[in-house]
Amino acid sequence: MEAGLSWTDERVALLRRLWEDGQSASKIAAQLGGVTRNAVIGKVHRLGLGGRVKGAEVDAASAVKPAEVEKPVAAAPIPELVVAETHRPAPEFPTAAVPARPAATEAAAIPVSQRVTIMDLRESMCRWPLGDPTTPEFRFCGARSITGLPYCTHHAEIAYQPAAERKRDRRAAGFR
DNA sequence: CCCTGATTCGC
DNA sequence: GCGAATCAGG
Repeated sequence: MEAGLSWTDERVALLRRLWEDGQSASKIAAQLGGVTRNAVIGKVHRLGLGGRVKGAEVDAASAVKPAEVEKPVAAAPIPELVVAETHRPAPEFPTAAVPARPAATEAAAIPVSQRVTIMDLRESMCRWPLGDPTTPEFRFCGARSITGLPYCTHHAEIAYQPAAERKRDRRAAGFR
């Protein structure tokens, strides 16, 4: 059921943000999903955006040369927003059906109150996905992430379950 | 050949 | 309004 996708307020807002951030049309299209870069560019123009003068490369020769050249300003404030990553390192996708864990532990550790949409997600925030990505209700954890990692302490523990458990399993299995 | 945005035009 | 096809530059 992915029929209802179109230029909703949210999608337009995201489009604006990414475009003004200097993201290319193809990148934006990939993040939005369900649209091609042509669609993105078309929309950008219809929105009156597109006024993104770079080096005045295209038809500068045959057109009027701008006296002032504006720089994209944003060096790299937002390094490749998420989305793609939410599907990558994902150990297990915590949709509505969350792994059966002690409710007490979950409730105490998950900072549910600060969930954010992709719009407000920043580099320093936990990218742990909450809910179904195909719905408008989709959110990210949003808690302060561990420096260098995409998740907060709690979700990092769930995401990266290294040697500890293996070791335990090996023992339990009577391994050597 | 890969990418970029810009424009046109049938729907 | 939308976006595929096309154009044109890097």
